[in-house]
Amino acid sequence: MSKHTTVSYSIGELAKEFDITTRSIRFYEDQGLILPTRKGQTRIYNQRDKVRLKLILRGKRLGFSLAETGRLFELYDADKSSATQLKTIMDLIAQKKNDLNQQLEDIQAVLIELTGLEKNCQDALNLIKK
Amino acid sequence: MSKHTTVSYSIGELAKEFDITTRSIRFYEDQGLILPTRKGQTRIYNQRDKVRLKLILRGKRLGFSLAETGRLFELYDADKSSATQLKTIMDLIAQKKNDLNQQLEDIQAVLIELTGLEKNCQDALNLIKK
DNA sequence: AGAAAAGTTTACGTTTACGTAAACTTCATG
DNA sequence: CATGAAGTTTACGTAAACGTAAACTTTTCT
Repeated sequence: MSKHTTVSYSIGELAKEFDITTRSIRFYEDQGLILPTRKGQTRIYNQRDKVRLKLILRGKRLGFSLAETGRLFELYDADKSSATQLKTIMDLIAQKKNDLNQQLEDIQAVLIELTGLEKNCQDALNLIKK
Repeated sequence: MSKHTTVSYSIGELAKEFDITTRSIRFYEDQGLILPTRKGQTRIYNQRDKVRLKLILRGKRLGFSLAETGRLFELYDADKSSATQLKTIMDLIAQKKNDLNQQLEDIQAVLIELTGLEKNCQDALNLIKK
């Protein structure tokens, strides 16, 4: 059995590591996305909290709102004993996957355009320098 | 030579087609992203405006701010006569491509996770129903 | 111990991307 | 021609995601 060596972090450490402010981290907690334990007043973050922080930031890069990311967290933690519950969850997952596939297409389209523009610029540059 | 059949649209038509409000379209104009001509007071949109609208909305889906999308438009319209100008533009393009590739990775990561979770749910469902 | 560093709460400020409303003009049409 | 639909400007409101600051309490270092 793995012993899950319980690592812990201070708010400052996490802030530095992810290059965000402590204010932001506390804000995520306010929004219910992270639930650090306390040692007196001081917040103590564990591995799970750190992973969540990482997911929050990735979500942000994808344009997810904090509420959306929160819902995704709920999906992971959700009770998987009811069939109707499960169907609901799977519907949500399917929806998210749909959205993400649309985003994938969008990104690929923009990448293609930018590559075209880049080439265009390169050509213009070559003409000038010749 | 192609005659470029000059099509034009009203603000209402575009709003309906893209399923956004007229308020939004006027806002994009405020931000300098679209420049419809006027017939009296009334805004007249042409093909180029329509394309831009499409790009604006795609940008939004990707989490671009209007300002960012505006900068991309500038890249397309930019003066390509100065070599230093061109280099600056190409740097910006490279940067954007970098960001987008990061997003691509993020999306693929989330898609993989969601697919895993989906399977997980499907398994749980099968256990219940059997 | 005394000062600096790190953490805490509370609260107001800021930006982006519109929503909503008021008050008015223009245009089509029955 | 009036009336209803569509368009216009101006302006204030709003939600999300923090930033910034004040004022205080630990913790940590020397």
